[in-house]
Formats: sequence, C-alpha cells, structure tokens
Amino acid sequence: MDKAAIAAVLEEIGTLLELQGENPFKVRAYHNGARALSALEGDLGGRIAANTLGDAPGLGEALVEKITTLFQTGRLKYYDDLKAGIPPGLVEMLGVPGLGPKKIRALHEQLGVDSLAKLTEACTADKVAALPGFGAKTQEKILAGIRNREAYSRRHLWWDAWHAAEPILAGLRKLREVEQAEHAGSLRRGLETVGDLDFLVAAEKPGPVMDWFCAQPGVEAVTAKGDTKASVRLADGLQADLRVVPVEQFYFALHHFTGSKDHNVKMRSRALARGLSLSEWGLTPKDDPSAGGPGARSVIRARSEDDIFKKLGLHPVPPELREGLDEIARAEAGALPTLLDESDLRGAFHNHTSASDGRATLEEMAAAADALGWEYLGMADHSKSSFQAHGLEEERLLAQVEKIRQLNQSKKFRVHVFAGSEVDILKDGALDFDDSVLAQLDYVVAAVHNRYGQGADEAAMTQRIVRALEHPRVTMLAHLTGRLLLEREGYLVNVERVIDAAVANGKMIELNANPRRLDMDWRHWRHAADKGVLCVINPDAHSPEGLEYVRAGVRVGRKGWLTKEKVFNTRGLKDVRKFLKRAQEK
DNA sequence: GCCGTTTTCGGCCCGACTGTTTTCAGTCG
Repeated sequence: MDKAAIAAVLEEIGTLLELQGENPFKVRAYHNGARALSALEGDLGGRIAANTLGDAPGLGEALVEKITTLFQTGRLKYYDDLKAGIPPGLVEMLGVPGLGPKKIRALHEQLGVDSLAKLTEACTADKVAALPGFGAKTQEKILAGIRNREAYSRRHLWWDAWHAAEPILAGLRKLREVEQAEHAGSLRRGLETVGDLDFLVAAEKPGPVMDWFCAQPGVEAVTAKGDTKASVRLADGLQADLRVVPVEQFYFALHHFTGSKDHNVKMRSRALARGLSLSEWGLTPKDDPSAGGPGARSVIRARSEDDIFKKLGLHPVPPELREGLDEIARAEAGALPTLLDESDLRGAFHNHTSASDGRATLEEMAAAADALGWEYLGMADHSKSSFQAHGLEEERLLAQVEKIRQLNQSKKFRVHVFAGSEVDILKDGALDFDDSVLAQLDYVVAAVHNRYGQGADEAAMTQRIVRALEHPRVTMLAHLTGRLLLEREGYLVNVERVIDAAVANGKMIELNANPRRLDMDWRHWRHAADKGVLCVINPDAHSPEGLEYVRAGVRVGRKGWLTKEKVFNTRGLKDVRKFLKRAQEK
C-alpha cells in the first residue's frame, strides 16, 4: 500500500473513532498522523527500513507500527475491526451540515438511524425533533442539509472563489463604517480549491456592515447572523462568512482566520512556551484572566501580521506558506524564501490559438500579451495526434512558425513571439513529430493527452514520460498528472522519478496555471526546486483572457516555496532567447 | 495517540453561534 492510501486509512480511522465517541485528542492524533504522512518527502519504504519514520512530528510509536503494517501487508486488523463495527451510513451522515459525531451517535443509538434514507424517514415522521437535545429547527436543518448536501459540500476552484470574493471585498472597503477589510482562509492561502469565503472587517459599529453583507444581491440565504458574525449562502452553494472585529484586534483575527488549523496550533503552542496566549483577540500573558476574550489586554499593538510573528521571534510567514508544515521552524531560523511575485513574470510558453483548440488568433493573443506588458509569448498549439483539439500536422505547424517569424519582423507588437508546439507524448514515450520538424521550433512542450489504458499503470506512465524527457528536443513537460480539479483524478505517475529525470536531462517542469489544473501540484514544488528542477509557469491559455491564469499559477508557485530564480519565465527576453538557443543546439 | 526549556503523566487552541436549554452542549472553523 502506498503513502497516499495509508494516509487515507489513518484519516478514516480518525473519523470512525470520532463516531465511536473516542477521546477527541486521540481522534486528532490520527488526523494529524495522516497529514504528517502525506507531507513526508521521499521514499516511505526507505524510511521504514531505516527505522526513521518516528522522527516525523505527529508519528509516534503506535502510528509507526500501523503504517508499517499497512505498507508491508496492505491490511490492518485494527482498521478492519473498527470498520466492521460502524455502519457506513454514519460516516455519510457526517457530511450533513449541523450533524457531528455526538448527534449522529444519539440518532443511531436512540432511533436506530444508520443511513441517510432512515434519517430522512425519521425526520419526516417527527421522531428526531422529540429526541433530547434536538428540536424542530434541528430536524428541519437536517432535512435541508440532506437535500442540498452535494451543493453545500462542494469545493470551488480558487479562481472562481477569488472572482466571487473580489466584488464583496471591494464593496466592504467602500462602506463608511469599515476601517479595514480582507479576505482570509484558504482563499488567501492560495489553496487550489476553496471550501468557503472568509471576510474579516475592522469596524467599531458592526451592525451596518453585517446588514450590508447579508443583503448582497448574490446572497441566496442567510444561514447565521449574530452581532459580529454572519454566514450566507451564495450561488453555486458557496458559503461566505463575515466577521467584524474592533480595529485593534484586526491583525490578530486576520492571522487567526488565515492560517490552517495546523499552523495556528503551532503558533499558539509557540506563544504558550513564551508565557503568552495567542488568540484572535490578541497576544496576552498566559495567566491574564482577560485572555481570549473581548477584554483581552494584548501585550503588543499589532499594526500588521508581521508584528505578531516578530513578537514570537519569527520572520514573517507569507499567507501561502501557513499550512502548518515546517514554515514556523524555518521562520525561526530566518530561512524563509523571498517568494516569487506576480510582477516577476515576463511572459509564458504554453498557449493556444484558433489553429488548434484556442478561441483567438495569433495576433489577438500577441495583442493581449502586449497589454499585460509581457516581453515574450510562446505559442504551443496541439500536435497532430490530438485530433480532438484540431492538432496541427507538420504542414500547418511549419506555416505557423513562418507566420510567427514574419510577425516578429513586422514589429507590429512589442512582445516577441516564440514558436513552439505542445507535442503529444505517444504511448511508448516517442514524440508526435520527427526531429527534423522539432528542430525548426524555438522550444517544445511535451504533454500526455491520452492514457491508452495506462491510467492505472504507474510504471508504464512514468516510463512514457521519462522517455520523453530524455528526448533532446523537449524543453519542458506540461501538466504532469493531467488532473482536472474537482472533475477527474490525474493518471498515476511516479512524481519522484519524473523529477529526477527532469533534473538529469536539464528539462523544465511546467506549473500549469489553468485554474482547473494547477499541475504539478504545489506540494511537490519545493522539493523539486531544491533538487534543481526549473519551473515554468504557463497559463495554458485558449483565449486572450486566459493569459491571466498565470496569477493563479503564481499563487500556487508561492505555496510551493518558489523564488523568482527558480521560475524560468521571470527571466528577461535576452536570457530566455539565449537559454532556448543553447538548448536547441545540444 | 502524541509529546516534553516546569511534565514520561496530563495536558492537548479556543471563541461564535445555534438551538436547546434555564446554564449549556454541539458544531464549526
């Protein structure tokens, strides 16, 4: 069993224990353990053999033993027994908003409810409202939750969430009562998908802000509204939360609602070790009775989040890095990178025109790149095997190359256009064009577009990609796994081996910035870049507007700890030309 | 179940909101 599968088992054990009413800290230990295992870099088998698995924080004796058993045998009796004792319907019930382990247990023990169907039945028969601790409103909420659970539990692409959040944030900032407003949560951290929107506002009078928020045109339902906190449901089931705090509390709250759970736990522990208590209210002496409440007397006045980090002896941690991995240890050592910024990009290489499956002409794309102030634009239409995308055969490709050369000579646009191709990697790892054709291009983006039944054969897919990377004409590898976020899993591929092959052959790996892809995943970038892989952030644009996807790519690159130096398309035109020329001469 | 610059035992982040309660439990983030 591999690392991801084992992590999933640990995660499930945690959930099952929770439903069993186990000690919540034990439950958390399993969830933490699952994350710790997922975050582990390198080869799991090697770690087990070297007996160093327990060195990872969060993995103690018991978890190491269970992970080892699962790794070696693929089975775990403890897990099987646990699973056998809990109806699968109870796990499903956790997905209903408002239902947690305690309520589910009560429903199961007192009404024999063990599935969503029986739960619906019990609600309809008014049996749920009669249970102690339940009532008519709870029963109604459960029914609504079951009806809408798919829409409500769905996550949303970062790009979509961003565009839903921007007008609300702009509107909040315009209100007279609002002194400061920000969004927080996974949106601010730049996670590839977002569960809900979090808005944070500093204002002395929350009332008008709350009212404005709940009355927004996009609001379909107000699900909660108190004095300082409100939740609403927007179109598409996207939930948005607003919190209003006093101005002196703003940066404490912003930090609190931005960090992942793990990051916050680590920050609080760090504060405690210094005799301080950190909460969204402020940073107070540990024994101060006002701590953690509205009267909190903070030991510092935070004028930025940086002030909070500074007080705890840390260099400021950018929001994208606050996932609770090792960013705090690195911040303590002053070893955080200066992350890449949107303004660092000078162009991009993987884009399409209407010659294949794009919606705009070469000239329209060049004009859009000019408008963005880019120095260069790489056109890489599909190759002939991608007939579903009207891939270009040799003749059309060479005609396009000629057209690009003429366009550059005409000086019609400021931007320099590079002639490339997104060349299919065929089933056996060969490329879709002969070397004589590839030699006439400025660069080659190699890409897998069909799985040929290799979707489930990791070794075959890995070999296919590695072989392509060994081809002297290939410049960069496109969308490593072919995943489509929230739609389709990527094919199985040994990322580690692909990274090694890229390093060995001096090939770039793309960070495909299309919001539906964001592939290679940010979780691999730090490690890959450390090994020497050069990143290229490509929008995979099929229209002029699509070029802007690079903004999503930069977010994800930042999450992957990438600096400007590690991203190829931050380089100026002169450097890029020289690099590509040298690569083609090899 | 994990962890240790007071601890190998006894902690483990903590507040808002809701709905159910007459003072709080459960859920959520």
